[in-house]
Amino acid sequence: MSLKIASWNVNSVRQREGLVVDWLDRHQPDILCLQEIKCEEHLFPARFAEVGYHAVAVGQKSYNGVAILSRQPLTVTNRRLPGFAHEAARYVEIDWNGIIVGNLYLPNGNSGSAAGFQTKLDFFEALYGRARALLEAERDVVLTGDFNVCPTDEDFRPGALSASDALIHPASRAAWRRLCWLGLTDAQRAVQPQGRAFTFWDYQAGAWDRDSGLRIDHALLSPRLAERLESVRPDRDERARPQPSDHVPLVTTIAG
DNA sequence: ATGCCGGGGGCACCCCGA
Repeated sequence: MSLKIASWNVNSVRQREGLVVDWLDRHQPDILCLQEIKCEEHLFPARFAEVGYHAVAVGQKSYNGVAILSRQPLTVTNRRLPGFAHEAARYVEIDWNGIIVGNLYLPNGNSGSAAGFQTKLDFFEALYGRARALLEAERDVVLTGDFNVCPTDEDFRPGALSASDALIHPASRAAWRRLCWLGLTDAQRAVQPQGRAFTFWDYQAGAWDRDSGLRIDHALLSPRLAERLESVRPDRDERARPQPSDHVPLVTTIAG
């Protein structure tokens, strides 16, 4: 069975409801993973159901929040990342026809000083544990979402970040590599080994107009799914629309 | 060194984002 799965940090699902409905209508993914919904579950828009998508939302007031939309009824396997003790709504996981799909919003790590950065590393550690358990059980796995890490220097426009930014901190990158070295494939780099594939442009300082972007939204695939990988693409067109999110959808297709 | 933009909470600015 083929799978078209997208990940999109929408920076408030209530502000972006119309854009999301329009995008679903035009792209018809099997699954859309949302991050930064920025609302509690009871405020999550009902309109996605009206256009044929089942939804699971894990939210909180003001900050964070993740959700998964699916054309098929949802089988939720986790509403929190096992091993991550913090309350923040940053992870939701489903079983889609035998494929485990983990939708994550990794802490940025720039706020809250040393403790804030440690929370980022704590999330990575818990994600490593979850991925290892799933891979040891030989499960098919997609981990997708906003990882808040630029894996290499090709993944941000020079000048877009300071050298001390948590998105390019050596410890953040080491945690990303350790996760990949479990045997997960960075889908974007499998189809495009080099060059820019930005998924985020800041609202400030004309970042979009200057193409001063970052690649921080990713899809990691377990070995059998990596073999079936067909395409990966950030949908840059969405960044040019009125009142856009600062992130664009990352669309991954896996052959049947 | 700071604001540049934008969302949420809530009604004055402040926190957070990347």
